Amino acid sequence: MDALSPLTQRFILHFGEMGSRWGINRTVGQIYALLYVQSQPMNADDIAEALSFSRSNVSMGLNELQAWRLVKLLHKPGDRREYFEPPKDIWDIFKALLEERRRREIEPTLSMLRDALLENPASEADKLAQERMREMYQLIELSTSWFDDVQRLSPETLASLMKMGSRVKTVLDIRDKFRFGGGKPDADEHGDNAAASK
Amino acid sequence: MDALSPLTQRFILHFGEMGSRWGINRTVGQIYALLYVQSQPMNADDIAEALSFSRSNVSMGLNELQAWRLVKLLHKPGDRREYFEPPKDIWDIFKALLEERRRREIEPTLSMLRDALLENPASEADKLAQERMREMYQLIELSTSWFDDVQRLSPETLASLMKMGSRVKTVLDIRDKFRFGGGKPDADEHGDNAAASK
DNA sequence: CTATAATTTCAGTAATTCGTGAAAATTCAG
DNA sequence: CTGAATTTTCACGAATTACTGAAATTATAG
Repeated sequence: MDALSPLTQRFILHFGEMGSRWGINRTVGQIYALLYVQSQPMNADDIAEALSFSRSNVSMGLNELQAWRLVKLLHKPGDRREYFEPPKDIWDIFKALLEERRRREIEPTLSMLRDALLENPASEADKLAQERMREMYQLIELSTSWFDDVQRLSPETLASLMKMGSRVKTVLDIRDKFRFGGGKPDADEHGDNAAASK
Repeated sequence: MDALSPLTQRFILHFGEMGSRWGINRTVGQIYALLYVQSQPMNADDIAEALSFSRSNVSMGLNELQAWRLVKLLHKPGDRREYFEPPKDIWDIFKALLEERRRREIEPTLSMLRDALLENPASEADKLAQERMREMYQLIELSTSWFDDVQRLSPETLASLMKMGSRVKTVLDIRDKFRFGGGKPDADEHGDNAAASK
């Protein structure tokens, strides 16, 4: 296999570092960066050689990437080895990441909060604590429903959007008719600098 | 200091675990969960006792939380010790988190990608690699500008939104240039200035 | 300025996470 | 079936990260 160009190397090293800031470890980050940038399926031996990792380390890394649904497994005719590639469309990668983080981090937290909120507060302090937990629960629910909406956009929409360099604007569509009857709260409330936090 | 109720304990333990999935370590996660749920400022000794951490560990944890801008430092009259509290509004916590992750993770990545994209591709493979990097760059730019918009919403808007349990809808607002109208042949827009949206 | 309360630093150690090679398991061509 | 190719598992040492107590530093009351 060809040696990696300096350009590619820097990219890979960067994602190694970054990966370790996230839950993903350095090795896995580098493997994925390599797959991403090569834009052609690779097998485990290629990867091990390109990155100077042990074969078994690569195997474990690839399994983790599969658990994250970040790589697809495929075969070449007449070759018994397994080849891996990331989704072609980076938007799909992004979605897979969100989805998986949600499953692993958000859902357990929501479930814990739900349980806690069902409980009978044993004291005044518990009552307050539950109040705080409720706020958190609501915020998380809100933002995940946001992500759901984003996820539903078609890749093409997103792709053309990106190509055009369009600006994206988020708008609050408040279902309530009587509360703000006087006009739409169009999202342009810049710099109102509300130091009045509650 | 009062012993922690089981309710609070479970909350704290959960965020300890979760914290360690993120960059934040278990200790810091627990400290923050405690501060969040107590809804009253605490000093380092209180925290150390409540969580059975060493005083120095708490000190380091609080410093990290300050670096993340997740706690505010305050003093009580006639008391020399430092007290800490999280922002009252959980939306402010959320924003601080996004902002800081952006500063620590997104910005360095964008900067690395910008550098890589400026380079002269030394080979066909490098050309392809740059193409992939460009896609990534554009997706990151797109999503961060999204977050910028969200961040600009006033806390009240958000608060009422959450209270009402409203649906949030994202809308793509395509810049008013006609696709074929401009003088440019509709090429790369994200050159470099776009990142200046600090 | 001094005494002391409060906080931070840091070296050492404990705990955790990572990466490897050897061995086991699996797959499949013949 | 057999045996070679390929992948996975896993125990262990290496590397990293977390936590502590003691000492150093900083801040302030008197």
